[in-house]
Amino acid sequence: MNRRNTPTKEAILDLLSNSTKALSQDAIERQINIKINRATIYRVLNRFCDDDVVHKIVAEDGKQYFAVCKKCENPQEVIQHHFHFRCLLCDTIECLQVPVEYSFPNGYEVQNANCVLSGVCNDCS
Amino acid sequence: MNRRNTPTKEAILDLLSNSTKALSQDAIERQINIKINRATIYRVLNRFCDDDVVHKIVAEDGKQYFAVCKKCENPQEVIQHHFHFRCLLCDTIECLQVPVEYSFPNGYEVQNANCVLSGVCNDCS
DNA sequence: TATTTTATTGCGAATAAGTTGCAATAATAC
DNA sequence: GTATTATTGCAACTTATTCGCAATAAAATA
Repeated sequence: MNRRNTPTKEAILDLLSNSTKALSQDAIERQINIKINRATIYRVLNRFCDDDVVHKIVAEDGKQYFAVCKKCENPQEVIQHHFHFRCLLCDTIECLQVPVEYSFPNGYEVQNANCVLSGVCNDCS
Repeated sequence: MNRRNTPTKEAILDLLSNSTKALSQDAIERQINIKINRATIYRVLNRFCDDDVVHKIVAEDGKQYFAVCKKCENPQEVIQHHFHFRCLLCDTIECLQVPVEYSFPNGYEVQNANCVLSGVCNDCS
């Protein structure tokens, strides 16, 4: 299962890298300047997730959003579990540099976090 | 839009109240001992949410889960934004009495929180 | 460079969760 | 007991995501 470089893959990664927001499949399809099939976009994104190039957030709307992993760009700032913010006005989702912190009862082994706060974002307030 | 008491409504609230887990529509349909239409279950649950009787959690699987609001039972312990835990082994979601805490940059107005941590729960570890 | 291998893509169809319109039913008010 | 209208069941619809399969095209190999 060696990965191959394709225009599709590059275009999607480029778009995500230059976006300040997490993007959904349909946002990517809308914003990208080449024609890519819906199923392909999902497959590319899921591969990115497998390779830890991007991470997936599921919002309250039940949709998947994708954003590049900052920790991959700069391994030193390991912001593994951070909050996401969903603005109800401009309907965007962004990664915040705010770590998710908690103290859990014993016996719980946390492997992943999907934390989305929603309200009005910086730009809209 | 005055609410009416129906067997359906009572049965669903009973089930949720006696469950230690948050339940999805299909879990409710499976666990309940009367036959209720899928659309009806959703409508009842959404009404409960409107009335702050239950709250909705959306997990990484994109599905909606519902749990009774503890704050409604006991208004003194206002656990408004708490963590939820999704066990990947027994595939359940539960409310934890752990508050979601964060310090956000100025300009963000948080209205709601949907925070689900996942891994292995107390029972399964 | 030509050929082979197989990862990737596009297409269409399938799946699954959730919602909606509408007519029938049944709580509640009168 | 009757009228009002919230609630329900049914079927159809929408939307997000996945899957099978054949065609395409990177990358490896000769």
